[in-house]
Amino acid sequence: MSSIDTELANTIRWDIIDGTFAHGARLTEAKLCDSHNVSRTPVRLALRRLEQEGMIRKGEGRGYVVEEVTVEGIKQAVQVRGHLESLAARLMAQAGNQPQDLERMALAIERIEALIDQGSLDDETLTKMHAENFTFHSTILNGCGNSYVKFTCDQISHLPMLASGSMVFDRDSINGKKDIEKTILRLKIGNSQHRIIHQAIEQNDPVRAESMMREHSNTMIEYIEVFEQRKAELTVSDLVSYSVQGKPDGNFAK
Amino acid sequence: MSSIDTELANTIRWDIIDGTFAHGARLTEAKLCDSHNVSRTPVRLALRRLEQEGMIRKGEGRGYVVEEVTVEGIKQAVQVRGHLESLAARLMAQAGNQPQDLERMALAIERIEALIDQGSLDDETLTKMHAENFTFHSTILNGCGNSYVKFTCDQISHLPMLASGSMVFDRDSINGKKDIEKTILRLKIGNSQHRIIHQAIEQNDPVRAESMMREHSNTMIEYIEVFEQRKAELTVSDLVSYSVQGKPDGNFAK
DNA sequence: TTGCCGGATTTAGGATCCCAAACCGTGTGC
DNA sequence: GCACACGGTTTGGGATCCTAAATCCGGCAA
Repeated sequence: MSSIDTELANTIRWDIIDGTFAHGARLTEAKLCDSHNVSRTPVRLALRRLEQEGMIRKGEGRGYVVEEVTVEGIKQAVQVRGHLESLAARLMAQAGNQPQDLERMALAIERIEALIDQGSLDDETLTKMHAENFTFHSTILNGCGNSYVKFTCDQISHLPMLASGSMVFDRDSINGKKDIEKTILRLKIGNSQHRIIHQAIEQNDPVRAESMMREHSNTMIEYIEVFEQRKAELTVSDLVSYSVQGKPDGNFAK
Repeated sequence: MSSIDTELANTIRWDIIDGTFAHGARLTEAKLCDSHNVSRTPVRLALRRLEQEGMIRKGEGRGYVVEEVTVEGIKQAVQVRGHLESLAARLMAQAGNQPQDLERMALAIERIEALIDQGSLDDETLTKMHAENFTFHSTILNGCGNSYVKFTCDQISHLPMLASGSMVFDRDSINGKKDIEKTILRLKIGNSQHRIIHQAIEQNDPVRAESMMREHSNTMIEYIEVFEQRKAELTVSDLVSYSVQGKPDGNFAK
C-alpha cells in the first residue's frame, strides 16, 4: 500500500481514463477531500502529479480541468513510445553486445513462441505472454545505454496501453473462438519481428534494428485502427478492455 | 512571480545542476524549510516535482538523495530530444502543409541568416538568434500533429540545454575574437540544415526531413564533444556557461 | 432595465500541528 | 565482549487552520 496521495492520483487518473470525470470537468480540492475522505494535503499532491502527467491542467481561473483522453491521443503516445523504442534498438545494436541481455531477449522470444504454439489464448496465457513481452522490450530500453530513453518512456507510461510491453488483443474474437487463427497469426508475426530485432542487435546492425522496431511498434497503432474501423466511436475504455495490461502500477524491472 | 513551491523547485534544481547539492546529498524537508524560510508544504510540493523530473529520488530509508547530473547524461537527453524532433519533422512532412507554419519557419531562417551576416556575435545577437531558433524548432514540435511529441520533449526540458531551441556556443572563442570564423561557419551550416528541413517539409519528403533533423540534432552532441576534447573534466556548469539559454522558466509558445 | 460596485463565499497556497515509522544510541543480558 | 532490545530522536505523511485572491451575487444607481 502506497501513500494516500499516490493511491489518490491512481484513482483519479483512472476516473479520467474511463470517463467518470468527463473532459473539461472541474476538480476542486475540497470536493475531492470530501468524496475520498482525506485531507487537502494528499489531494494537492495528487493533483500536482496529475498536472505534471498532463492528465489535468490549471483552468482559467481557479481549479483544475481534466484533459481529454482520446483514442487519437493514445495512438499519438504509442507512436512516440515506439519511436523512442526504435532509438533504443538502434543504440543497443551500435553498442557492444551485452550477452546476458541478448540471452534474456532470446529466452523471452522462445517462451512467447511456446505460448503461441499452445493454441489457446486464455487469460493466463495472455498474462504470461505479456510478461515475456515486457521482458523483451524492457531489456532493450534498459540496455540501450541511454537511460533517458527509458526515463522518457516511463514519463508517458501512465496512459493506458503505454506501459512497457503492453499488448492489444481482439478479446471478442478470442472469447468467441472465431478468428482465433488470425489473432495467432498476428502474434506470430509480432514475435518474428522480435526475432529479427534480436538478430539485428546481435549482429550490430543498427539500421535494421531501428527499422524493424519501428515496424513492430506500428503494429499496435494499426491494430487500434482495425478496432476503429470495426466500431465507430471507439472509446478509450473499449481500448483498455482490449489490452492485457491492467491498471499499471508503475513497477518496472530494473 | 510564481508560487513558492515552483520557485523553490527551480532554486533546488539549479543548486543540483551547478553542483551546490552534490550527487548523493540527502535532502530533508526540515533542512530546506530552515534554509529557505518556508513551511513544509511548499517544500514537499517542490520535492515531489523534482522527483518526477528525475532530479532527485527517494533514498533507501528516509529522505531524498540528489541524482547526478553529468555531461554524459545531458548528451543522452539531447539525443532523446533530437530523436523526438526528427519524428516531428517526419510527421510534419507527411501531413498536409500548414502554410503559416512554413512561413514562420522561413522567416526564422532568414532572420538567423541576417544575424549571422552581421558578423558580430555579441550577447544581444545571440539572444535574438536563440529566439529565432526557438521559433523554428517549436513550430515543428507544435505543428507536427502529434501533441505528445512536444509534451514529451517538455518533460525533459528542465535540464540545461534541453529547452526548445537551446544553442551552444564557444564563448571563449567569441570573446577572444579568435576562431570566430569557425563559429560563424558552424552557424551557417546549422541554418542551411534548417533550410533543408524546411524544404523537405514543404515538398512533403518525410525521409529527408527526418534524416536532416537527425543530423541537425547531432550537431549539438558533437559540439559538446568538442568541448570535452578540449577540456577534460568538463562540468555541467561549464556547459551551462556555453549555452545561450539562461535558466529556463518553462515558458513555451503555444 | 441594465451596468457597475461592494461584500460574501469559494478556493487554493502556505503554516503549523500531530502522529507513526524509521533511525540512532545506549544499556543490559547472555 | 557481543548482540539484542528498548527508548529517544529524527523525519516524512496527513490533518487542520489561516490567509489572500478570485468568483459570485445582490443591491444600488443611472
